[in-house]
Amino acid sequence: MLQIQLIRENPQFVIDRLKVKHFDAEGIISEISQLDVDIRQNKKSLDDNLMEQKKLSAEIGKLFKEGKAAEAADLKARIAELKETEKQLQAKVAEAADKIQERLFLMPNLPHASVPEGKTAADNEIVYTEGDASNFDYDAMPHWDLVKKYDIIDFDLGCKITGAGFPVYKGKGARIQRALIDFFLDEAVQHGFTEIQPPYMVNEASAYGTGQLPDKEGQMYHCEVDDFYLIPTAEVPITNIYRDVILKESDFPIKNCGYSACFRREAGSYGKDVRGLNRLHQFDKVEIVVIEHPDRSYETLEKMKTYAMSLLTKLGLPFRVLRLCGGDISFTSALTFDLEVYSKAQQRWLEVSSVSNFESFQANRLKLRFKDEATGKMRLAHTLNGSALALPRVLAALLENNQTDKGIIVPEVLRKYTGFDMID
RNA sequence: GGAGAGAUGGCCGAGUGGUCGAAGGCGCACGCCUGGAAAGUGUGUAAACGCCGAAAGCGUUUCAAGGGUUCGAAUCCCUUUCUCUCCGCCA
Repeated sequence: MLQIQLIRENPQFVIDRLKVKHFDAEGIISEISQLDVDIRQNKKSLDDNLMEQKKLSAEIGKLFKEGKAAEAADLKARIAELKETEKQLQAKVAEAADKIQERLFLMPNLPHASVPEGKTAADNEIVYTEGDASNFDYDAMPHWDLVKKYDIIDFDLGCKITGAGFPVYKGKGARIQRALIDFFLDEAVQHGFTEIQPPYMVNEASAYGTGQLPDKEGQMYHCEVDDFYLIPTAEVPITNIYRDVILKESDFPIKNCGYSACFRREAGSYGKDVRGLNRLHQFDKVEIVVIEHPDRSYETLEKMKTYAMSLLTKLGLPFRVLRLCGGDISFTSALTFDLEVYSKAQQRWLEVSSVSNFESFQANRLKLRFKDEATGKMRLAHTLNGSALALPRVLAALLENNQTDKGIIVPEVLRKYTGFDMID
């Protein structure tokens, strides 16, 4: 959520920046400005009204003590009048505040200056490419066939037990999955991240805190009896650790990581993109979440991106890094880098990580602040997060790219976790 | 799920209708004391919003949340949430 002060002080800047995200803010901002003026006027009147009431009350108190109860009657009558006006003012203020809130929720985060212009994924800027992204010169098998051949992931069985998008990992499939989780977590811990095991369900307040609610309600599984939501990413519980928290400057940076299963309804998605492991309702991911001082958040974003890249390098997978354009970047993000691995059998790039700086957008909703030592004032912290990494597509690329006549070669770095070097 | 107790500032803890934003303590910050430290001592110690160019200052709100009684509520009533204890169930 954007800060109202920013809109109040520099509306044109907000309008201009949001054009990059193809969001026309002009109308909404003029509404907010008008409501903002209203609310302040009414607030002032309300405050004055309340002050008057308090004064009169104090006088009544005095009179009662002096035993002059009769004289208090006049004052009571005046208070009754004030209360009438108060009611009206309260209603006006509350209504304006609600409307402002509604509108602020509709406004996306401002994109960083480096976000390229563009409308679709095709306009994303490729900032880095690594590894051999050429295709096999023979008929390579896509992973959905490979997993059947080696009997390591069973999609049909998942359908039987639950439904589409809930695969069952078996034998070496389950083991390599666990190996990837361990590898990602160990690497993160070595890089100074604190490992967190978060709850997989969150309450409504947490879902609001990180912005899943109110706008993305349909994307989460909702447990209605208890009003809990299954997390779509570990970002939600891990970031919400810091909801309503006031930090000291010396606390920065706060670096957490965590593995979780992730649950996404992905309502309305269909077609070839979702085949096999490409898109699931339940999948595994290791997430990194950083809370940082506003002055250093972009340095930190760079480090997080580099860190995520190092994982793909170690796994020996060809990949590229994209700087997302204004049209493709998420609602909440100011700057996002996507990491995509190349899947040689599918002959396409698959997104395995998204590393973003949300600046103060999430922190504003979370009320995550710190005391600025120089000024003594409260400021919003910056939040960042990234996948490091999401497993299914990494596994898909790994299976496809490492296939040989004799089996699938397990990357060197995973062997100490799997205990085998070949899936055959 | 049943029965009971409770929720106060960074923490502990007092406060059952009238200058209570809230005693006292701890912690923290700054000063004095000291060669330095400890001890001692003094002062200060929340946030949101608004008025003001800024600061100072002032005003309003906030004692789990929401509603009610009252001229006036941390204090009384109702609802909700959460925590604790005992019982039941249970990996």
